[in-house]
Amino acid sequence: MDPDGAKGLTTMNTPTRDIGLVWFRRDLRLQDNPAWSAATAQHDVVVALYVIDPRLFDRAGSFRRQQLLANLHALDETLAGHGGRLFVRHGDPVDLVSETVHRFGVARAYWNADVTPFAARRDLQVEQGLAIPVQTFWGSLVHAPGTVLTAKGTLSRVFTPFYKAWHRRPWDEWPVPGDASVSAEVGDSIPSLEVSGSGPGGETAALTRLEAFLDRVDDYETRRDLPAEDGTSLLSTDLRFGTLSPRTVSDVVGESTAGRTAFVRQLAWRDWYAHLLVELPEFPHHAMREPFDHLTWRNDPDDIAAWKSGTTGYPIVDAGIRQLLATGWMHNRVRMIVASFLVKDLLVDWRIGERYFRHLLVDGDVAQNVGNWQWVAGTGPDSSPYHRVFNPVVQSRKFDASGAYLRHWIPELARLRDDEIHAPWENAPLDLAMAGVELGVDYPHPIVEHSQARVRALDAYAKVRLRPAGES
DNA sequence: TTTTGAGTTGTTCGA
DNA sequence: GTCGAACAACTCAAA
Repeated sequence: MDPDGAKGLTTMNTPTRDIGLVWFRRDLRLQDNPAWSAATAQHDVVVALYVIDPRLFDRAGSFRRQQLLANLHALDETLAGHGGRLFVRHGDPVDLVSETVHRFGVARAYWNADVTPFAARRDLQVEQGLAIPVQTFWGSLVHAPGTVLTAKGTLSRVFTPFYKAWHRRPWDEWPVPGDASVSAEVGDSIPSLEVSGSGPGGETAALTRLEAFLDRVDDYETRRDLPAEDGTSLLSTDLRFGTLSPRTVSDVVGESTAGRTAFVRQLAWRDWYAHLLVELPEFPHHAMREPFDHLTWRNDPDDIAAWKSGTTGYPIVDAGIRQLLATGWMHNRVRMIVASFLVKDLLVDWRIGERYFRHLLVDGDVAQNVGNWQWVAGTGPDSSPYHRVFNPVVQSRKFDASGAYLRHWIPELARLRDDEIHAPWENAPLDLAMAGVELGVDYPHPIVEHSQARVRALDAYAKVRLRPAGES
């Protein structure tokens, strides 16, 4: 049944006209998917496997769980268009991939690699448990980790040199898909979707979203910072689940205008953070610049609770958290403001905020989330000046001048005027009363005073900077 | 080896 | 209201 595999003697170069297995993970599409292309080109029949791993599934927030299920249902439908089905299992991939290989008599397995230390460890265990060859690709990134290098052959710790090298480098060829038939056997069922919670799943819906972005991308540079508008790509979740290939996105968008170039540059950032995580498995746990691990965080439990619940008294911060809690997503500009507020104004360890975001975000992705949090905290790659502390009121006035975003997420402040709503405490009690707001009753007093908190943060950061080497 | 130049996303102050 | 400079020193890449 499985003569080659059983002996583990199949050589990589022998075409195997039999059964191949594609283990889907974060590449929930058939188009522009190198693992899928390779398998369909090299085998007569392909089994499409997805393993729902409770270690990951149960830890994800409800929006990400629902989006995953929507994507799985959609992938199953897409496969049905090829006369097949998605073969789903629940449990530990180390057991279930091997079990699936035996059940179907698979000759070779294919998957797209992932950058997290957890995934790398898991995949190694899975591969070691298989008696057949495995072929992996980097189908979730434009360039594979380790291929975008400085003149000295290292991964740049500064973005711009990375970007130049990333941009210069031609894409490695991905395999061309073949015409294998798809196994129609079903395994465990895919849990059904809850009524609310997720956008339409699957690659067809994702391509529709990409098309819609093309109508907005030329204004990307200016509108991307306005949280009340759809100025960003809104594609982060599709890139997270691989319902879109970053290469497809890059190709379709192109670089014919400034807005398009600015957006493709963001894809380079995405690759950069992923490459950094491969090289630095400690990235999620420690400051990339070591001295900042010795920062004296306050980590005040009341502050943390207020931040997590959107009750800090700073409308732009609370609006962002409420958007996150209500939708599983937060506008990028607001993510920076909200993160800066936690780390700088409240002096809370960036890892606490990072974990919270990662849990709740529908697009939650270890490499991207950690990279961006370390950037905001000033502990990460690239040396942005440490005294750069976002002023939540200035940011709010600048990027949500009309208060439209604030009113949507904080309706209790909706009747305040455009110029009043960004800092309720600055208004006379009479003006507040006329807008139906009593501070401390309808909406909280600010939990810190920003200008004082800013000085406090600068002091804490300065102490670390001046710390003599070796002192603990 | 040494030197040079640059570095996503900001704020505040004073002219 | 607008504008430029200061914030402070460091790390990294590349010449």
